[in-house]
Amino acid sequence: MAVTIKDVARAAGVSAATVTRALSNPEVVRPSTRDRVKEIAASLGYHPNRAARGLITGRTGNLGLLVPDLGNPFFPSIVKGVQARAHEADHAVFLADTDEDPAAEAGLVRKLAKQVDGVLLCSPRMAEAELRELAAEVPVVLLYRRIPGVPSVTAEFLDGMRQAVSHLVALGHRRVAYVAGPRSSWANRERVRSLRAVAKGKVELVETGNVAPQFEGGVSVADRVLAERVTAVIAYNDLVALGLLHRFAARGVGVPGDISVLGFDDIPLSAMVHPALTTVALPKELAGQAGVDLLLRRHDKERRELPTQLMVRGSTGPA
Amino acid sequence: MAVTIKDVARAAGVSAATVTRALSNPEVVRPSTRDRVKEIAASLGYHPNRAARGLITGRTGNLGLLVPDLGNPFFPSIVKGVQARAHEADHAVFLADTDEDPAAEAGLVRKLAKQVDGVLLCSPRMAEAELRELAAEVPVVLLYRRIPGVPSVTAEFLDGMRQAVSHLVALGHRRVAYVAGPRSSWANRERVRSLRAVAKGKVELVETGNVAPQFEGGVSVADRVLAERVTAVIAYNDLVALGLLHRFAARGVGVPGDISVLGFDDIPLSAMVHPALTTVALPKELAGQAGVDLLLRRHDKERRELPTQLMVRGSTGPA
DNA sequence: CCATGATCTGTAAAGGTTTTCATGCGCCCA
DNA sequence: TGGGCGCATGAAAACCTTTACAGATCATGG
Repeated sequence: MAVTIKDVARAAGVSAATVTRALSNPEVVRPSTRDRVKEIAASLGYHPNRAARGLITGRTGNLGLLVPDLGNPFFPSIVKGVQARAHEADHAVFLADTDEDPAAEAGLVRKLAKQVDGVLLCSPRMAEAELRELAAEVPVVLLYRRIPGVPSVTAEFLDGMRQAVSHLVALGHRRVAYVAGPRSSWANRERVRSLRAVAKGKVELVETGNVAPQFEGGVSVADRVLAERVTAVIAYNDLVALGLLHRFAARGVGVPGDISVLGFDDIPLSAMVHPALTTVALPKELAGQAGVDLLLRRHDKERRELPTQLMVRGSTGPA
Repeated sequence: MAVTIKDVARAAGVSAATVTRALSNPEVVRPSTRDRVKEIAASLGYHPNRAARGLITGRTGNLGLLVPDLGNPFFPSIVKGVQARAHEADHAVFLADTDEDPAAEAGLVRKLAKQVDGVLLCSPRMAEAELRELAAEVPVVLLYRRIPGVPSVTAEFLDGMRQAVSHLVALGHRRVAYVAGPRSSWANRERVRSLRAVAKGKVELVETGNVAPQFEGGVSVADRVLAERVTAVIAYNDLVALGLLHRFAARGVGVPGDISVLGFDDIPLSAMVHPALTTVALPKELAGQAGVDLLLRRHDKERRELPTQLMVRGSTGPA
């Protein structure tokens, strides 16, 4: 059915060993032979069977990517970055969506483990101990989560939060709400920590309850935010911020006239709504690329922290 | 390194053949042996190496999924459906994003072909002849494209368009614009065809030029639409419709007061904006699931056409 | 007690590739 | 002329699993 290395060998009048050498180790085979083999391989449309290769080399040329929810536009952007970089490195990508279920994560990774050279874990929600255990079994790179000893790609949350708060302070805001995301989210814990550090002595901080990191989460908490009589609100992420905007609009609350709204992530959507959302842009495609680089180079204890950038748009204004 | 079938065989005091039988063909092995083997396999955490299995059985337990642009929220929804169904059937999913590049499609499929049991092609842009050629090499199921002889999952565009036009007619609209998507898109051709059929004798139709199926496409064509002095506009998809809304808002054109806007797809985003977008909902997760079923032959049909549903929201009103 | 058949289990081959080791060949230098 | 060396290539083993086939065990009926 499919064309195998033997077909090429026969057509070229050489052994299978020579074919594989000509293709993957060209300098050890005589130029004339090498060229003939390459030409015949190309004309027959031969591509090595990766499963068979993986069996003997132990490397599959595949990698796994786990995301909590593809419905959150933050993650497709990361997936695109991973895809692009992986393809450059001639790797294919297994994608798995956990549907925000922390219990499903480990199982999915272990199932994938045999078929991949490593796994990228995007904002994994599972407990640190379990994650550490997993990292001992499979090469793992964390995206948007940091654990000592495990390679990771994160962003400068502290700096991003500083930009956000400075922006609000400059606009005269003195009492600001933060809408927290899932407790299990490292990114949320990190944002809270950064915000507290940055807010100290500058603005009064009102923290409101943990919501799902989705549009509905924002909608559900909007009225509570209003009741706090703040002049600005920072949301866990853009989706939650959009939920806030939606509910504010429905209640006739002006943005940014009555209240300023600030998000986190900079998903494409944020620039499309009215008013457009002011938000702290996190590297997405870049993070995906960096993650692949870390995974494929296999520097054991490497870590990257990428820059963030405040995008000022229509949803923030003077207090 | 990893635990293989030999480890299990040794621990259980049987041959490898008995282990594989106990696990995948349990009825042919004596119950006492079978239970012991199963128990030991579980305690050792043994899972068969799928690459090795695939080598001999010819079936990999993987499938491929090709999408034009993960940045369009329409596609992540489909991906989620595919994932869910594939996972139920114990299959893993390779994802590839073509970045709207028709030339990349065939190459990506062929690269994946060796490692998968089949490929789902989501709204492929490539020429019909090439697609047909590809379908002869690899088991293929088309999502949102139809070609005779190739299994496919589509939606009832004609009925959806009828719902849309009836809605507009009932609201008193008599002159309606259509903003066309990419010429290479089968979905676009199909929508045009349906719209013309449905509009005949009911509304005057103004077709405006082909735009990229993205937010920017809608923004770029908005002024041209206004110049046509229509009372309503139907966009190729929701993203384009959102682009229209954005530009209309920027120019102070009231929606639905001055013009009604209608989209296609019903991406999650459409319900989040203000005014919320009236749109024809296409099955997304369901389409993904149906595609997997077709590919794995769990369904004896070769073709499925799923129902559509008009979602009336804030962006349409009386003419 | 032997022949027969039914059940269960082990052996070996197969699948496509890479890699180690061995072979053959031509060449240089003594 | 022959020993030694380097280079290009081939043969065979290895990776892990499944499956066709053969062998072993056991009970049953004659």
